[in-house]
Amino acid sequence: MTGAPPIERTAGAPLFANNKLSVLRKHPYFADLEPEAFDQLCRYAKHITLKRGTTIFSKGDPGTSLIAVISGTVKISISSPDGRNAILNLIEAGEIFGEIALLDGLSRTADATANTNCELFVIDRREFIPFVRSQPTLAMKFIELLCARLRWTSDQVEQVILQDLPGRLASALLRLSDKHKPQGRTISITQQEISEMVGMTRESINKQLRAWATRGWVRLEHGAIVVLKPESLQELVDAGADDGE
Amino acid sequence: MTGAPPIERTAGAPLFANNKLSVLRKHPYFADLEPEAFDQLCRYAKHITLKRGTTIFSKGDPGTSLIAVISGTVKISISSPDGRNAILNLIEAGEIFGEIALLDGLSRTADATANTNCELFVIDRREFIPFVRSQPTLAMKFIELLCARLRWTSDQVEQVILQDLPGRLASALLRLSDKHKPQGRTISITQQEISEMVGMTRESINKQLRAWATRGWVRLEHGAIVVLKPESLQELVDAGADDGE
DNA sequence: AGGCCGATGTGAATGATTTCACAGGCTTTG
DNA sequence: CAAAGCCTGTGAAATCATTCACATCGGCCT
Repeated sequence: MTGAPPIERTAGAPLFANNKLSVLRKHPYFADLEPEAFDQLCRYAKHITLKRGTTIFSKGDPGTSLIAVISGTVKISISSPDGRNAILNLIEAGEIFGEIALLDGLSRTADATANTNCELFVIDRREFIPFVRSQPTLAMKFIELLCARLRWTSDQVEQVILQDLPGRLASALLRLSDKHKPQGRTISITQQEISEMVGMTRESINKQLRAWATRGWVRLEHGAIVVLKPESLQELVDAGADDGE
Repeated sequence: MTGAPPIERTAGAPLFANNKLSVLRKHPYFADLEPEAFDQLCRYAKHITLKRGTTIFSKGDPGTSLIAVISGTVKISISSPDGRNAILNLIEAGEIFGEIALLDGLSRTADATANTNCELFVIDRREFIPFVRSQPTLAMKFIELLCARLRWTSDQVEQVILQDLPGRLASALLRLSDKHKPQGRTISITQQEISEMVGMTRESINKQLRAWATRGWVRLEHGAIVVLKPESLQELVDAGADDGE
């Protein structure tokens, strides 16, 4: 953890009773874990809150913790020496991140910053690993989590290498609207952020979005994008390079 | 498995005695596994040999097996509808692949084809998962493997999004020469293959390599590349966009 | 040896994205 | 409410990589 001032802290005793934890409990990764195991897990946790923009950790830091998001969203990104930077993932309430460094004990592979004000639970590595070893169910859960991450990341590689701008943008929108399904088809994200997820400039993204907006495929709002015709976007992705004209 | 004719097969009895397996035994993933666990693992395996070019599985296939390479190399790749294709990884003797679909039971995320004539061990999912559950050491091994894959893949995303052609090529060369360290600094790979790993055209790759060759940073051979000045390439990667002129 | 085929090497033209330079528009905050 | 700051929208010029069209080279097979 770098430059992450713990503002609030709940140590020790009645963690498992904390209703904040219900957000986690509901999440697929923890849902079918035995209650005792879950409680045990919470004993290793400390609770912190962060203001938007705070750095949680940086690429290369020794990674000794797993972090669960209780509220807010966390941005996982990387940046190059010449100022460009790329968003790898946005972690939302109920999800966890930082598991790679926790599990293999090596350094962090990316930067994490609070993208909004956040409440987090931080679980330390020290006693965690032996615990995972002793809980086959938990270990299998982590295996599933890692597999899911790998699928997400491979997908990203695939999109970035194989697709052109329209294709990449389309599949990014589809993936995001998929993730936010419960909120309808509105994706709360700035064009700047999307551009960094897709690896193209904001200007290019804007022009493409605008073109789709005139065609009625999407609606642009301030700080949000509404996907109106996912089918059309999907076609674009499937068809390969082709603007859909 | 699609279109993978099992030419040879060793079922049942004396697998653990098979000296073919020593290739696997030596590999980090299996090295410190208890001998009994390793033998057990081998009982689930069948042995096959394939000719160069054979498809092992395709993206989207139901994935029910983990595959270990005894000899030869396997290409993990994806392709887009319009004919472009990208190489995600080259799996060599002693390594394993296909673990994602094995572990989460979902479909394959990429295509696998025999890049040379190959001998493989195929381990089926059916009885494998309960086995992993019962072997915490093995589970932890898989967690480590998945973490390593995730680091590799994230790295790829990072390179592709943040670096320009020279930077991407340089880091690909460094990663490859790292992997092949024992063989010296010679990387056996065609320029076509590298271009597909990096996501740029063969021509562009060729021109860049040639430029570096005149500077003495690399030497080009037929079907191989020798890295002469890894430091210079590394600088290029660290410095961000800049041809190193 | 002759012939093929896959791997390399190159230049010129084309095309897609980025850069750069602004102009409004919303929102937040003192 | 006014200013500041992030978000959005847009055009023209510049840049980088692709495409296309060949020529060469090296091995391998017969």
